[in-house]
Amino acid sequence: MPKATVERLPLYLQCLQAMGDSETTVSSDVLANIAGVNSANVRKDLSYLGSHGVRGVGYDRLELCVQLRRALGLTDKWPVVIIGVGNLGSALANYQGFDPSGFNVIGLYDADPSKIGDPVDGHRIKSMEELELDIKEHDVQMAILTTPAGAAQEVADMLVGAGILSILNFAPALLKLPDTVKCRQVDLATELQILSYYQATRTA
Amino acid sequence: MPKATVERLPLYLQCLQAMGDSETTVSSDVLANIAGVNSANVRKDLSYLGSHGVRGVGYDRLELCVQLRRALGLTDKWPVVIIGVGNLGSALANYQGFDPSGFNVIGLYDADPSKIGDPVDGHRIKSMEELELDIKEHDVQMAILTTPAGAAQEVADMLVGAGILSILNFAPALLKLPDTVKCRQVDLATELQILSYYQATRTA
DNA sequence: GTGCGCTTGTGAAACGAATCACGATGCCCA
DNA sequence: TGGGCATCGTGATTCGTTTCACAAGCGCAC
Ligand SMILES: NC(=O)c1ccc[n+]([C@@H]2O[C@H](COP(=O)([O-])OP(=O)(O)OC[C@H]3O[C@@H](n4cnc5c(N)ncnc54)[C@H](O)[C@@H]3O)[C@@H](O)[C@H]2O)c1
Ligand SMILES: NC(=O)c1ccc[n+]([C@@H]2O[C@H](COP(=O)([O-])OP(=O)(O)OC[C@H]3O[C@@H](n4cnc5c(N)ncnc54)[C@H](O)[C@@H]3O)[C@@H](O)[C@H]2O)c1
Repeated sequence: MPKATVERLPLYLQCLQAMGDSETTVSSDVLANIAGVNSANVRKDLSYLGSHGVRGVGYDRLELCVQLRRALGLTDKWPVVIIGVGNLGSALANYQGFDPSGFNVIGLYDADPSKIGDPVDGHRIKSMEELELDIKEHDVQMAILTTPAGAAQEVADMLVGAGILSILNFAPALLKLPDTVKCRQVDLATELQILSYYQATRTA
Repeated sequence: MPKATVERLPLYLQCLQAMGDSETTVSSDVLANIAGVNSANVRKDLSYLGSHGVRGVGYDRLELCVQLRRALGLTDKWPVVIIGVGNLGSALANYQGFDPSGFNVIGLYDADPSKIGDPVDGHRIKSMEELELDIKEHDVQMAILTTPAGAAQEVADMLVGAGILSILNFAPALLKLPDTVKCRQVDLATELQILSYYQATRTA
């Protein structure tokens, strides 16, 4: 499946979930308008799911949700760990959107001894030693990294060693990882700077 | 300048800043390796800056930083506002990475009357009425949106009315905006779901 | 100075993705 | 039962981006 398609599937899922239960069926045209893409693009994307739209009618909304979830590997909840429980890490820990999206935060970890044991959203912050054990015990494959940039590589190496295969990295640091490990970077500064470019060229 | 290039410029800037002051010059090859892209791609990107690499030597690191900053419109600090000071909004407010990246948080705003006046990182949370005034007074063009998804559209409309032209939206909601307004979406669930796809197809 | 090695800048080619355009097909209603 | 309408699925096309490949240029060493 093309990379570009994969990156749109969550968008479609979000759109379908956001529209009321009133609609039992959606056309590619309607979905395209909501999602802000071209309708032929939607149809081509959905065709990769081996989906079964009905000509003249559209797609069955609920069935499509199921297919999207299956394609995205969201049939079971993925256990995830959060490393670095500072400002951002605690915000994520408190976030209520994980479960409905298909994820389950099983633990929060920090290197700062003074934080260990502190309660955050029903969890207690654990040590980095426990992290390694928990990953192996629960067969965790996904990690969210919210340590300072300086510690990110070191922590990432440890995560990879422990068996993590997917990392969502919020630290503004480029991780060197084996290519068996998939990483996505979320960078606030980058996003703002891109906006800044368009803002600046607009007035120029 | 191609969209794809614009989205890489902040990356180059980050790489150049991260490498020590020891290197006075960088070749496209070195930068490409650090940034994880093809070196021809780097050269083509930088050529849009009207840049002046020196054949046989490379690019002057500091000069290149200056050029990147200028291209991105980062010569002055942009004033930005944060709307919705909950878990995520407060984390962002406490973030120390804005200033070095070229941005200046001038105010935090929330609709919840019980929060107004609360101190967060040297600011006091202000009301939505003040938001509109502040935007006009300080000629603010960029806003960070961290309200619940349900309130996002309504708040966005208000921001647009007040003169905001760029929105960084953390709420999992697709905003309908006039095409004079640029928006970038940061969606945690989407990112995790993309990782989930690759995780799932790996084992399948 | 002359030559050699390194690195840029860029046309050309390859690739991937978005869009177009339309035949095929199922549904609904007369 | 058949005709019209809406919509899908998809080949063909266009577009944007990445990569290749190499001539041109600069600096340094001798
Ligand atoms: N706060 C934000 O809004 C924001 C926004 C964008 C990016 N970021 C990035 O996210 C990361 C976290 O930001 P923050 O504001 O939460 O910082 P923070 O300093 O509040 O939190 C970092 C946490 O990581 C822990 N830590 C440090 N070294 C560690 C290690 N080796 N192993 C495990 N834990 C370790 C610290 O004890 C601390 O609790 C930073 O890289 C920052 O640049 C933050
Ligand atoms: N917390 C996270 O880690 C996280 C991660 C990803 C996405 N998000 C998204 O970011 C947004 C904020 O998340 P959060 O966890 O901080 O939520 P939160 O409930 O803690 O904070 C939301 C804040 O917005 C304020 N608010 C509500 N309606 C408003 C309005 N009309 N105008 C102005 N302010 C208003 C609330 O008073 C509250 O302070 C949500 O959309 C959430 O889905 C959060």
